[in-house]
Order: sequence, then structure tokens, then C-alpha cells
Amino acid sequence: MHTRATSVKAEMASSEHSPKTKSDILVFVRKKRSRKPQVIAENIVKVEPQDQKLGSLPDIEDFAYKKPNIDLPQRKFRPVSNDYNKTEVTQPSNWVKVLEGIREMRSLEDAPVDSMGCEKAGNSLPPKERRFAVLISSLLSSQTKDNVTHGAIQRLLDSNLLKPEAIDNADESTIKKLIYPVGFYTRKASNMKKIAKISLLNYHGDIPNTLEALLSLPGIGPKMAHLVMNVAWNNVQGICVDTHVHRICNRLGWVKQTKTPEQTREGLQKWLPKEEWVLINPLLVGFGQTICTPLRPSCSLCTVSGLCPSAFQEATPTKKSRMKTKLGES
DNA sequence: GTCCGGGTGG
DNA sequence: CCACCAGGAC
Repeated sequence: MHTRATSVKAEMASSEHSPKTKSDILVFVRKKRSRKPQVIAENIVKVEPQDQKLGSLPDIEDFAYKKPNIDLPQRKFRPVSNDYNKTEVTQPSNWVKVLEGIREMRSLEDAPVDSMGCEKAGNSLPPKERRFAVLISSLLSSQTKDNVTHGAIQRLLDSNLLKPEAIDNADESTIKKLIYPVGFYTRKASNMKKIAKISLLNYHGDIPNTLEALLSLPGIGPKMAHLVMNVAWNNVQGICVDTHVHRICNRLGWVKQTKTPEQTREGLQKWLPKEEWVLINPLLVGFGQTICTPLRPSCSLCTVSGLCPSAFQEATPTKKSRMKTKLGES
């Protein structure tokens, strides 16, 4: 704590801020991110070089950039933290049959499984650079088709802009142009700059190796953090739940009417054997893209519809029924 | 619940 | 032309 406070003071002194009281320092460290773009120096605090051992990752106590409300140290598996605890979920009796059925459907039909596209990112690079590439690739891949993400990564590689040093030195507008047209490219370009700086300041150009520290990076939420833990560190901390996994688990009754992907993750982790945690994502994503689609699920094509409590439940919306809904709402 | 910003398909 | 997609921040 002493070293951290000291380094924070040093950083504040070298910026336009000057440390006054203890709470000033706390506010400085824990400053809440605002929606508007802000100076990176407000969010990033450099760790004293002697706080880190070269060649290894720093301890989590040394992480100076973090979201509010995360208490230190926090190394253990993240405990279930919300009300979802209260609703008991038992292991669905037919889950193995359902899983096998979905596997068969998936083996017949090739889905454009766009998730996990990032695991290929820079697999020819040395480990540290590969991990950084995986992180950036994950950042870019959200709300973006796999081939678009791949193109952006390729352009970054060609311009030698897939390393933290290079990104840190590059203009945000340059990055923005290179990654276009990935979804939300403006914000992602800004987040790339911030992540590169954090990587250089606190991780020797590497990426964080804990879930909590990954979550503290701007633009990295639960879905991507678990993906990066799986792919970059080969360390399964939790299930990577995206909208497909979320939707399908609810339809199958594998979780009890969860409202958010995070609740789905917690519910699913309670009974799904850990060996399945990694593969469940690409499996259900592909299934969700082809058969168990969000809008009109093709229950008639689904071989496990007999085991699905939601099969044929959702009326396939016709133009008329959608008009009706719309009129009713307004 | 809303916004971000494109692409896509009704 | 417009609704919708989809992860993260707020």
C-alpha cells in the first residue's frame, strides 16, 4: 500500500494535479470513468519500476489501474455475487443428450462461428506478443463479423501496429482508419491506445493474467475477459457467455430465466462440468446462428426440440403480428 | 434502458 | 427505409 500510494503521489505531482489529502489520492486512483473522452493520465497510474520483477507478471497488488469497487487483493475465483444465488438450479436431466444432439447438428451444418476468431490472432508470434494480439483481437471482434475483424488485424500487422509500443506511439486517427469498419471503431481506437499504455506501464508490454485485471481494461467486459483468459492464458476461469449462449440456455431451461449473460454464466457454471466450459461457447454460437436463431428459431429442424421446453413456443412473427405488436406498444 | 456505428435483411 | 444485430459503458 505504501509503495502504491507513493507512486500515485509521484504521478500526481508530475501531472497537473497535486496531491493534497489522502482522499484526494483515493479519488485520483479510483476516478470514475466518464463517458466523454478524457486524458489518459487521469486514468492510468504508473507503477514504480522496482515494484515489478522483470520477466514475470506483477502481483495483483501492483495493478494501479482498476475499476472502482474491486477490493484488493482478489486472486481467488470470483464468487457469485448477486441474487441469482437464491434460485437453485439443478442439473437438467437430459443435458448430455441435448449437448450431443446439438453437436450432431453442428457437425452437419457449418455455421459461420465468428466467435473465437481471435484465437488465431498472431499464432506465429512469440507468446507475449501473441497474447497482446489476442487481447486486441478480442476487443475488435465484438459486434463485428469475423472476416472484418481479421481484416483489421491484418492491416494492423502490416503496419506493424499490433504491439503496445507501436500503438502507444501511433495517432489515434491512424488506428481508427486501420481498424475501420469494425463496429464502434472510434471507441475501440481510443481503447486500444489506453490498453497499450496500460500494458507498457504496468505489464511490461504483456497483458494482465487475471480476470479482474482484464476486466479493468477499458472496453473489456466479462465476455471478452473470459475469452482472453481461455485463449491467451489457457486458464479457464469461467464460461464465455455471449448473447447466443445466454438465449439458448434460457430456452433449454438450463438456467432459470436469467436476465443478463452474467447471470447465465453463474447459473450454468453451477452444474455444467468444467470440461465443457470452453467448447460450449462455439457450439452454442454456431447453433444459435443457424437453428436456434434469436428471431425465428427453426424448431422443426432441431433434433432436440423434444427435449426443449421452449420448442415451438415462440410464434413465428408474421408481418401482421409484428404490426400488431408495434401498434399495441405505441 | 440507451448509446455507440457500421452492416444486413425485411 | 428502417428495424435489428451485439458487447460494453453508463
